[in-house]
Amino acid sequence: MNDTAAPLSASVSTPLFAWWHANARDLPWRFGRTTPWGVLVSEVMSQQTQMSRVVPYWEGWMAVWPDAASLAHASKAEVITAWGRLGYPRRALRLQECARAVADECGDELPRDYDGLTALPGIGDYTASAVLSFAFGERIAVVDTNIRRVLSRLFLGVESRGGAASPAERELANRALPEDAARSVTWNQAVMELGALVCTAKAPACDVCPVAHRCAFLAAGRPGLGERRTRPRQRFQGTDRQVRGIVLDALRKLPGDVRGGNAGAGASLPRVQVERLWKDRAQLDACIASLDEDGLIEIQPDGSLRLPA
DNA sequence: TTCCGGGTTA
DNA sequence: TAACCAGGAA
Repeated sequence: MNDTAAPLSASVSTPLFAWWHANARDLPWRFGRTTPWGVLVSEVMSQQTQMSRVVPYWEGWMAVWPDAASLAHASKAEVITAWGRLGYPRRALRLQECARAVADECGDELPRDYDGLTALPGIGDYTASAVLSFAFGERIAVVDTNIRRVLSRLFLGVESRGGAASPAERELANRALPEDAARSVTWNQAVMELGALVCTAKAPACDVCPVAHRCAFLAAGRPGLGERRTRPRQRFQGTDRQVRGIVLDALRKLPGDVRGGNAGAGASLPRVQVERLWKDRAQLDACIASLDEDGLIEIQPDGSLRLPA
């Protein structure tokens, strides 16, 4: 390890930072306008989800539950309903489990260290790194799909592969990270933003890229651009994921809790109506069972379904 | 490795 | 049509 070697970012940080300051999207959780908890909520909502879809959900969510303590006291039904059609609703339950852990065990303040963050439900390597960098200003390499793609193209001249991040990709991210903590935060954000807006997966806009003149991928003739980098996905139509979504959406649309003597218990969907949601009875019942196992629904003794209290 | 939503884009 | 998306967990 050569301590005197300049990080890889040195050759491109000036034009990249200028681009960032001129083109960064004005997202509501950026530029110090929210709390670390608000940053965490934005990161969880953004997992496998485009930012443009996240913004309205984040604003509504934070207006109702601005901190971990308030979210900890919500009912599951409220949380699942507020998650709406963002997708992967297990993220909503994990976020609330996380809120309860933070409120009960951490004095309603997020841990400021990697191990403490990754120990929380729903927080893995990416989200922990992002919170440390973006909310706390710590110097840590963030490795997400955008950063993997940009660093691989820019410095190695090849496409990154699908699947989990490799140790080599983490090493590259660490070698690229500026030494100065404040600059490392800008670097993470700028590289990620470049990947989202310019250096996109299918159609990178190299003609407007601020670091095109230093890009190994462009110099090499953009090898492999457009080739399939991930394993063929299962089709969505007819999958368990679609069926689960249909069932959950039906429960979300039920009349809300009347706040009577049955606290937290909303209306339920009768079995007869449940069976109309999907033709394949076996698949429907399997999906209902898996939703129940995930804690996303409750199965009543009479076979009707409802969102959990 | 596979499962977990649902919307957008080329 | 199908890849892709600020991933996490088993």
